[in-house]
Amino acid sequence: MSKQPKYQQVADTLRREMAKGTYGPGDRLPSESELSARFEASRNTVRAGLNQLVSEGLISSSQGLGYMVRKHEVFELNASKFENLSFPQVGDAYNTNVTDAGRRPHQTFRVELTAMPEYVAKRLQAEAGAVSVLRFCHRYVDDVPWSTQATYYPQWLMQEAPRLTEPGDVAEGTTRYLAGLGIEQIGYFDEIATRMPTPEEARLLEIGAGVPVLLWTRVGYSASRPIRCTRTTFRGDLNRMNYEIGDLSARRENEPQ
Amino acid sequence: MSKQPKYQQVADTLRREMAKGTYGPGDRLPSESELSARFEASRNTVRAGLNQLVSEGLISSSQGLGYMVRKHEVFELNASKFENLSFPQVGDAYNTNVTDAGRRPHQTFRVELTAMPEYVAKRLQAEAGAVSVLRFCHRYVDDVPWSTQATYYPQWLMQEAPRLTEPGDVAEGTTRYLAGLGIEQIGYFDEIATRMPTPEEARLLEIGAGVPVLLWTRVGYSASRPIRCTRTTFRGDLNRMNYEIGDLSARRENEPQ
DNA sequence: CTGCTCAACTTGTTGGAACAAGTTGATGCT
DNA sequence: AGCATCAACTTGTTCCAACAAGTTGAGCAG
Repeated sequence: MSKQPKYQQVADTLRREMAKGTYGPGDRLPSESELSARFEASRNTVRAGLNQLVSEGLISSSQGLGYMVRKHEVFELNASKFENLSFPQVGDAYNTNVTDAGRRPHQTFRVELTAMPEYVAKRLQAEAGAVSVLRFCHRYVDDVPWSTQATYYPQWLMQEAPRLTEPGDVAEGTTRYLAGLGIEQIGYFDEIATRMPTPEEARLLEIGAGVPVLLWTRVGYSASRPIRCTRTTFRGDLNRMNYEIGDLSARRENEPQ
Repeated sequence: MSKQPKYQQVADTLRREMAKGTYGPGDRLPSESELSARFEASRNTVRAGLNQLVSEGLISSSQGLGYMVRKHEVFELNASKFENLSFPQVGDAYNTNVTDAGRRPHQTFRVELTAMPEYVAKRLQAEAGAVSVLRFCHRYVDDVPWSTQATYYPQWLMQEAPRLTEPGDVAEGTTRYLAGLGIEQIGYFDEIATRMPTPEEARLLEIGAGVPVLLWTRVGYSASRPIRCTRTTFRGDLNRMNYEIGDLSARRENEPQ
């Protein structure tokens, strides 16, 4: 009859019910003891099933409150538009993006001088451990942690662009500030990866088990050399990245919304 | 002294040891009973700690064999080069990409007529449930499941490009075949997202708990309308996507390898 | 009515036990 | 040698029990 383990059946049944709408986003699931009675299984077995749904990112749990069906409204980031090469935007690209979507941005800043991690050094064509300017920020949308971003600038840039080391935001945006000094980024190389968060990342982004992070690494180049390396860590459940390639006039004509 | 739960300490300690190299990729961890003795904890507690590492994607387990430290050699896919707009490659883009990396590609094909899922219909500017040609393939690299890919073509294309409905591969590649018929894709819109796999995906890609999938949706456009919608599901631990934007001559001059 | 306490929920943590099932290597038979 | 068997490992599944800790609402004291 049923070759599958019982905790698996619990997970499958609940997953199906969530897909069908019996339990919608934000709803509370029955408690462990109720499920235990319903499935004629011990509390441990039910917990194993619920745990599986947690690692799939479908539900979350909190002590005293029970299990909730996760809701995920995704935020789309058009990476090929994010910093327009020909017409650098006024102000910070992130603020513009979020405000345009009708949501409230908020960010905290930190600047420090630090040795480059190996992967940054490789991308900035520098020695591993070379000194760099690190601008770190933690971003929120509607007070929900959204992403952390670390941008590394090579040491030679400190002389030409001293304001990079100033604490706090550069009002007109760092890209535009650098362009004003004749240091223009004319090309980007983007890498996108995904993995489960480290405990540190899980803490900063306030994500529980079962939600992967999206890693976006962008290296900006001038005509002769790399200018900066930005590593952004997104909550994978809340973000999606878009790229436009080639001629998309056919899309824009019929664009929804 | 130790406010953290014991299973957390087990996970943290083992994670630190893996980072330090005490246990390297491919190594076998001590058995549950050994760890139980070492940490003076019950088997249940040790299992809870190991489970956390599994959901982080750091280790995997198999019955009878024990726990192994996962190794991840990532495969990079340059999405802005993958199908060159100006010079369509001869043959299949995937085969070329994998062979160039010195690895052995293998794929299984399936073609069917089917109703479009909602998200495809929206992107192809068609009615939800409209008939479409679905070309589905399951791809392997060195016999390891790599990705599944589903490409939907709108119904109007069936008249102009009958070979799309033929079972089996189109030798010169579908993009090139369509271009030969005067149906040229001059623009792409890419969306990239991540989430935990559904049980179905976990089965097809042979990934256990703790490995997210990378979802790549590409819509190809002609001058007047969308031509196809391709949804690729990658194993997140083995794949990374790259995009090149703007002028990267400075990168190519100093490119490693 | 306000505010506090507390009982009654919830999940979190940890221990114990037993059997099922997959893997491997030693043992012994052909 | 080759092969089958089996004992001794491994993790997987399932139960039981107890207490810790977070949350909420009822009810009581002021």
